[in-house]
Amino acid sequence: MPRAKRYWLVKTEPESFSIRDLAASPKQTTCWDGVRNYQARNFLRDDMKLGDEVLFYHSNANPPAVVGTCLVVREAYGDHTAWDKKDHHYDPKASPENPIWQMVDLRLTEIFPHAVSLSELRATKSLATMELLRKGSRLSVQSVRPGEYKMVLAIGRKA
DNA sequence: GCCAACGTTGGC
DNA sequence: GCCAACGTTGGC
Repeated sequence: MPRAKRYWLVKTEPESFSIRDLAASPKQTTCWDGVRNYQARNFLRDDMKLGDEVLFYHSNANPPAVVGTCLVVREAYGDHTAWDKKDHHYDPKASPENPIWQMVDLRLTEIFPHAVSLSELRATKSLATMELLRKGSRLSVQSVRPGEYKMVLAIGRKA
């Protein structure tokens, strides 16, 4: 019995990596590097599996919004940016033998015709319990309930 | 193990 | 740019 598909949300600042950048990447796929929070790392390492579906969220954007979806196409492996001294996310404690930080590969599924803004998410009753909407929520990798995922998808696909 | 200081996130 | 909310660090 295969494990049930899970749903996620990842945050990125479009100034550093936007969904357009993902669309322009080889095979529209990217390694999701730079996560430096243990709770988010644990999701990447332990729970994100091949075929899981992911909401793509632009933070620090105008407006902040879920702008599309992607798919987990490679499960967790060591985040090489952690032992790259020149990288902004360099961590002196990490090495290829002890990566500490993990990443997955994500492939673009769709860019929404209608970006679902944060205020729109807040205005949707059935999304009231989304982690993203919790006060002070800062996790850059979050779990999303199947019903929440489907609702965001439905709003984003409306022209 | 406590907790103050500090750094980061991210909406506004 | 402001600032609230968090996470991490390090002295004790």
